[in-house]
Amino acid sequence: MLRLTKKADYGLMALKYLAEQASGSAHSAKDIAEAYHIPPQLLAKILQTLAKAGLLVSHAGTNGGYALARPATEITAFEVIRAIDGPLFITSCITIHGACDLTSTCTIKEPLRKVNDSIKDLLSGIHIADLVDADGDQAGTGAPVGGGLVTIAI
Amino acid sequence: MLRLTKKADYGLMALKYLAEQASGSAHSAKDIAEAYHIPPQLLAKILQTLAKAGLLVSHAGTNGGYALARPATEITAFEVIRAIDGPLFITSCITIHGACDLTSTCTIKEPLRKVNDSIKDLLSGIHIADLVDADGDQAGTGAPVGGGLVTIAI
DNA sequence: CTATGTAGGACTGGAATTGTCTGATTTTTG
DNA sequence: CAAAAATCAGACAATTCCAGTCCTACATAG
Repeated sequence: MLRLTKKADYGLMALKYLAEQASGSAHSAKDIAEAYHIPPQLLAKILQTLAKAGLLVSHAGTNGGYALARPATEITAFEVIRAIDGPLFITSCITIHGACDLTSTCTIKEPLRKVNDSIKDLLSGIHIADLVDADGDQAGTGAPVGGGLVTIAI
Repeated sequence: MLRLTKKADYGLMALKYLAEQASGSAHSAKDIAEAYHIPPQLLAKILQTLAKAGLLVSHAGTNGGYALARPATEITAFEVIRAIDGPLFITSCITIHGACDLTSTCTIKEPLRKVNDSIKDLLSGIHIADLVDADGDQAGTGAPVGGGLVTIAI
């Protein structure tokens, strides 16, 4: 199904949220979770992960929270996904150790590795700032809530 | 983790196998499974799925089996993956119905939809015949079994 | 008629994802 | 100083999904 985990989804949404807000101020996990109706404790863990990965800076204590560690134009979707979901492997043949049950018999490793790289490049070309812009586009279509659903027929 | 299922992996390997063999003859699921050390019954189901999707033609009975329904140059990796794993959605936000729990709040649908399309294009540009060629490349490197492992450090 | 195959459904075990709970630590504020 | 508001961290439960197996029915060549 080649899909992102919900965590990665949530992470991207949170980063986008932070990118839209006034840059300096910190926003708590709770605030962001409420804005998007995400389980607060789950988002908290995700933000912790992103902070540990250096994409966010955290500040504990009252009025604390998270803020982008870098400008939104310099954080890529790939970094976010990698931080949350771990290394990106399109096939189970290709693991971090390079091990493969079918080492001698699996013959599609190499071609799929190229696809893997291509997807990586694709995601590396998308920045948090791009998500913010795209949102503006969507609003510009004037599609009403509930009618603006995205349906993909592949 | 953005990965293909093993089934899709197996499916691609099987199609590659069929592409390498003499075009006319049919090969049974069992034969292919043995060649790659894949669980035979699992591969059987995968091949059935591919046959139903029109990518393979099947022939029951003794000396029956499967053969490519089209030339290997005209079957794309995308078709195979789609047939096996179903529609390709990068996010859980984007479903076949367009429904999304976070309809009004999820704001990253549209940008990710473009990524989705890009990946689709990417996979659509890869044909079974390309896999066969790539195998030749790999063999050409002369890397010994066990040393030719593919390790990706992202 | 029998061996060899495909067709297709049901089912199980295990792994991964998702979400929850609890406690500790940091920092601001009154 | 004490309380409140946060992050930090680990363990844990629930659920979903994938991988693989089993069983039966049907088709065809010899």
